[in-house]
Amino acid sequence: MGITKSEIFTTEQNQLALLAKTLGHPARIAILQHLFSMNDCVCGHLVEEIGLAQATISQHLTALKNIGLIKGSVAGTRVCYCIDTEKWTEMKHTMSAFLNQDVNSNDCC
Amino acid sequence: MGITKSEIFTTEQNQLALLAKTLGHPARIAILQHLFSMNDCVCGHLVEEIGLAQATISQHLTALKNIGLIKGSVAGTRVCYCIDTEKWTEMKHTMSAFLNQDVNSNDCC
DNA sequence: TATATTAATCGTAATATTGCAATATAACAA
DNA sequence: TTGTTATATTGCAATATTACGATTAATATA
Repeated sequence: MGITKSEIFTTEQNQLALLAKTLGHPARIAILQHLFSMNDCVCGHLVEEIGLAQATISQHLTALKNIGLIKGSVAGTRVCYCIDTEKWTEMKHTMSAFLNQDVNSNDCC
Repeated sequence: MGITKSEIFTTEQNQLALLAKTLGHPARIAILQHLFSMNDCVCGHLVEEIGLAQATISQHLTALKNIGLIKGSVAGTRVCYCIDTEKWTEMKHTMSAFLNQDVNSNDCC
């Protein structure tokens, strides 16, 4: 099928999964890392930094924009992308809450 | 294509992406949450808990096993699955390091 | 031994994702 | 206006993912 049965899961589970799924591609990881490492807003240099076609990078940027992790503002013919700090922090907390679940000492296997 | 160009990214980027990708499905989130919430090892009850077919759950378990997050041991006709605490902690650190990157105060957009 | 139970695997269908070339759009420059 | 640059969108091909029924393998029980 290829289609996820979202309806049988909670909103929380679906949101967490969507978040993780969006982080689940090396190009998107690389884009985020690059945006973090720059002091200035990065525009279209991502295409040169990462070795993928312009159309492909644009698609990955859209994916990141869709869940709100980055935001872009038009600056002439260029578009300026940045981490959305507020959303990033929010996402970080959501993810951390899941990651920091206490592991029961059930060493039965 | 559908195929990721892993070769143009660093091992770190690929590993992080693979980890996130594996967490990127609500069924796998649900499975992990269930394994966390139980005091005992959970065997095949996941099929009843989550509303997916046995074959599907088995596939998801395999995905989680492949990156080492869970481990299974045979107990009769059943298989007992648990969080691999060591791997989980390791993964948590990897993920946290990425999530806790300092956001530059580049409020240019 | 025969039968039931459990879980993995196989085969398959439907859908999603990745990537790129080509094209469209939008803003600036001359 | 015309040309240039930067980005988004479209259309498509190749591959991956999700899901499930059917089968298989292994163990347990009658």
